[in-house]
Amino acid sequence: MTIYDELVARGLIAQVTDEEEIKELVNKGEATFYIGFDPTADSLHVGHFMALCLMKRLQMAGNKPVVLIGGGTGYIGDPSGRTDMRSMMTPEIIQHNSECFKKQMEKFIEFGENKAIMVNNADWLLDLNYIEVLREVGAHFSVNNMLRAECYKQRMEKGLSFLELNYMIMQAYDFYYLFKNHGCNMQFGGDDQWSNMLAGRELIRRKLGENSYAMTITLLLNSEGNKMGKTASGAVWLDPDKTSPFEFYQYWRNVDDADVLNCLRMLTFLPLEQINEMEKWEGSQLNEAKEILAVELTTLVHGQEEAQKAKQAAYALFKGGTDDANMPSTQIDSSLLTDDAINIMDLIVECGIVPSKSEARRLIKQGGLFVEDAKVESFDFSITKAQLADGVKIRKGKKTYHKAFI
RNA sequence: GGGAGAAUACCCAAGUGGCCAAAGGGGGCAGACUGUAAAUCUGUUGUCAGUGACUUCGGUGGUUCAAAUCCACCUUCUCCCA
Repeated sequence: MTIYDELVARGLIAQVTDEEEIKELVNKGEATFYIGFDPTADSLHVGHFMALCLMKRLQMAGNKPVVLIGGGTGYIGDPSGRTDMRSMMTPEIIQHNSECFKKQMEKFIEFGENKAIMVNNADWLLDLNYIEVLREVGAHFSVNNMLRAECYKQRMEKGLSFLELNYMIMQAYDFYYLFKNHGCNMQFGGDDQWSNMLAGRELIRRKLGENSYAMTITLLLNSEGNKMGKTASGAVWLDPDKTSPFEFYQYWRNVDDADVLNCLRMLTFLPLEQINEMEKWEGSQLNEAKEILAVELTTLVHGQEEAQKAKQAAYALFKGGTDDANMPSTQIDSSLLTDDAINIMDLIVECGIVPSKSEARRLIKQGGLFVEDAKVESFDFSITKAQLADGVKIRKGKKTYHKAFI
C-alpha cells in the first residue's frame, strides 16, 4: 500500500488541492512539506500530536518535513475556529513556548542533515517592513475573498480585528517564503487551516507563477462531534508534568466505544490489517482495543517504560492487582499535620483531588470518597502520620486514584 | 466622527431596588445501572465555617436603611449611519 493510500485508509485526509499530483509527489517521497505550530502554550497537546504523527509517516516515506514554529504569527493570533479573540502574548512567553515545543518535537521527528528541519517564522516576519508588505503581498489579496473564507465568516458576527484579519496574510507569506527559500512545495495543517493554506498557495501562484499544494488533516472528533483531546480541566498535554503518563493513558483507555477504532487508525502506527481485525470486536471486548490504544499512544509519547507503568497502575486499580506503585501521588509536608494527623478534607485539597474544601465536603456527603477502599463517612475523618508513612490510597468516585505519603 | 445597545458564575442565558449566592439549559462532579463504555435516572455545582458568615453580576466612585438592578465616569464589544 502506498503512503497516500494509507493516509486515506486511516481517514487522515480531509481536503486536498490536487489529489493526483499530491498522491504522486508524496508516494515518490518528493514532497517538502511544512506544518505550522503556533506557540500558544508551553506544551504541545493531542491535536499537535496528530500533525506530528502525520509528519513522521510522511518522513518514513521519504518526504522532507519542515516544522514551522509560529514565533512570529504568535504575535497575531489565529482567529480560525475561535469565537473570541485570542489574548495577545508577550514576546517572552512566545519565546519560551517555542522552545518548549522544540524540545518535545525532537522526540518524534528526526531532525538533521537531509532530514527534517525546523524554522521559526519570527526570523522573517518580525523584520518585515509594513509598507513593503502591503505592496508586495497585500496587493495580491482581495478583501472580498478573504471575508468569504469560512474562518472569517464565523467571526463576522462577533467581530474581527484588523490584527486578526492579517493572520491569513502572514501564514500565506510563510508558505511563500518557505517555497522560495526551502523548496517547500506543500503545506499540511488542521482542517480549520484550509483557507489560510489556500491563501498561501494563491500567493505563490501570483508572485512566482508556480504551483504548490495543500492538504488538511481531519480534525480528531469524537462521535459527538467535539474535538478530542480536551478534558474539563483543559487539554491533554504531551508534557508529563502537565498531564502525567498515567492520566494520559487513562484518557485513551476511557474513550467512547464509538471512537476507539477511529483513534487507532488515525493516531497509532499499528498496521491497518490489525486494526481492521478489531472492527469485529463488540461489547466489552472493546476494552481490549482501548487498552491497545492507550498503550500504543502512551508509548509513542512517553516511552515504553512509562506506558507499561501506566498500564500496570491501571491494572492494579481496576483489576484488583497489588501493584499501586505508579498511580499519581503527592508528598505531604509534615508541617501540614497537627498532632501527627491531617483531616481528610485538607488532605485531598492538598493533593489536588478536589479544588476546594467545599467540594471535598460535598464529595464526602455524596459518598464518593474512599480511603484504602473504605468509604469516608465523616467530615472529621483524619489520616495519621503513621498511615501516611506507608502511603495512603485515596479514591474519588470510580476512576480517580491518588496516593498521599509523607 | 454621529447614534443605538451589550457586558451576569466554567459556557449559554434569565433577572430592572429588598423574597438574589442569583431561574433555566449545557458542561462538570458524585450516586444507581454497567464493561474503567454509551444511554438513562437521582443528587450536586461561589468560598469558609454544620442551618450562619463572607466575597461575587465588566471597572471605579456615588445615591439609598438596602443595588446585579438607579446615577456618573471609565474599559471592552456589537449594531446602524458616515
